[in-house]
Formats: sequence, structure tokens, C-alpha cells
Amino acid sequence: MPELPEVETIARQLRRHLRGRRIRKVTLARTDLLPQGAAAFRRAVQNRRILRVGRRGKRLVCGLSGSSWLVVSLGMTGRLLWQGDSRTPVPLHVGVTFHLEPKGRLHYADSRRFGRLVVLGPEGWEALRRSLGPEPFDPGLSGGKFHQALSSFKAPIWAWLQNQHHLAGVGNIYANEALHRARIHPMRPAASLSAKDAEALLRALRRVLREAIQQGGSTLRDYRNTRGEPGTFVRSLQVYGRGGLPCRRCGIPLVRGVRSQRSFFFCPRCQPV
DNA sequence: AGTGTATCCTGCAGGC
DNA sequence: TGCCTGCAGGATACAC
Repeated sequence: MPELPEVETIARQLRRHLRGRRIRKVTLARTDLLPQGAAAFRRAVQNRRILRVGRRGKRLVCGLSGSSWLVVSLGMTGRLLWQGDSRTPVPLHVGVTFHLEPKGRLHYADSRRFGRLVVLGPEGWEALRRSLGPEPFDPGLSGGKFHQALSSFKAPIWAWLQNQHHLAGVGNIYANEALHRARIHPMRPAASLSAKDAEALLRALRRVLREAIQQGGSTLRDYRNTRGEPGTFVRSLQVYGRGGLPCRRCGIPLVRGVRSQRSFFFCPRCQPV
């Protein structure tokens, strides 16, 4: 669910609350969220200090004392909710709660439980970083490099964009939105994009991600920031979830297609094959 | 190696 | 009102 703009919003909010605090204890209600097991997870976070809070792709990352990294993947419905004092109500579907010192609690809530929380050592963290593609805002990612990266894949550009090994942080919403803004049909083979297409797509992607971050992300249904509030970028969406509705650019009905049991959206006039 | 598919799980909306 | 079906922002294991 949450893609780069949503996780970036969460990271910016949490940084203020978490940096410098110590994890006094954790409450583990849903251990299926913890691939390393409850005991190992508890051991890995308890009494660690949170030194930094950031994001890599769609994952929220906290640097802990002792050179380890807490990595949170939100899956489809994961939320990180800050509880500053005991008067704030405890949210639904809480799986993990971090009790912090001097004060505050951080809840991980997730109704579908596709999310995962894991603590990695330096080598595990390095392996994860290497396995992910570049950040869309990486200044080293030029139009030419992006075009080169596409050139050996005949899969649809829509699917390519969502593969985290190719590019980190893009999911279904922003893949569709960027393709519409760049006027590229989502089913075109990635390798069929010209240098000019690739450059336009990278520019559109950066623009839509930047705007979405400014709006606090997109809330279709489940996404909430750390205060439990929705993001407002849905009103700026041009195609995602708008099958049958008129294209905001040319007015003809947008089309919803299905591939691998996932929906994609495009304008047949603005995005010719 | 790249590509497509099924699957994990719950909740909600829409049709009847 | 209630039952059924389809659908959902992700990621991975698998078969070809």
C-alpha cells in the first residue's frame, strides 16, 4: 500500500519523536509480523537507542545503537502510529508496540498483516541495500542511465517500475500516474521506450512523487500518517482508480486493465500503444 | 535470467 | 438484513 511518498511522510514525522529515544521494552501481540521470531526480535531492539530515522524505498528504517537497523515494511495496510501520552486511544489491529524512554509509544498496526518488522546487522543491512534499485531522487540517476536500465526488459513498463530491484519506492498508484503524465502506455515493453520517452518518464515520476510527498501521500482507504490522519493526494490522481471516468486531460473515458490480478489505468488517447 | 501466476490475510463495497 | 463475490497501495516462492 504505502509507496515512497507515504513512507517518506511517516519517516519525517517519526524522526522528531524517535531520535535519541531508547526502546525500554516491546509488546508483541502478532508474532507473524516478525520473521526472525519474537525472542530474537525482542533481544535485538530492547534497550537500544534510536539514532536515526529514514527511508529506503518503501521501507522505514531506524538506525539503532550497536550498529543494527530496524526495518519496517508496511505491506498493504501497515500503520505506524505515535502515542505521545496515555490519553490517546490505542488503535485497532496493533501487532507490535515500542515503549520508549523518556516517554511515548510507537504502535505498529496492520489489519491484513502483510507487513514485516526485522532487525538487521551491518551485513544484512548492506545486503538489503544492495538488492534494491536506486532511489527515484538519486541525483546519480540520469535519464540516460534510466533508459539504459530499461533496455534489456520486455516486460511492461508498468510492471518494471514496480519491481523494487529495478527502482526502489514505486508501486501501483505512482507507476500509473507517472505513465499518464509522461503519455506512455503502461503495457509497452520497457525496452521499447526511446531515450526521450525514458527521460520524460523519469521527470514525470519525480514530479508526481514530489507533489504526493507535499500532500502527505495518497489515502485510498487504509493509509494513515503517524497521527492517524489521511494523505490528500487522491484528489490530484489523474488515472489511478478512475476507470470509466473522463480523462482530466482529453475527456475520453479512462480504461482499467488487469494483468497478473492487478489493475492498471490509462487513457487510450493520451497514452497510445 | 526474466516473466507471469498464485498466495499470504482482512475488510469493505456492491449486487441480489 | 444477510450472503456472496470481487477487490485492495506489497512481496515472494514457484514454474516455465
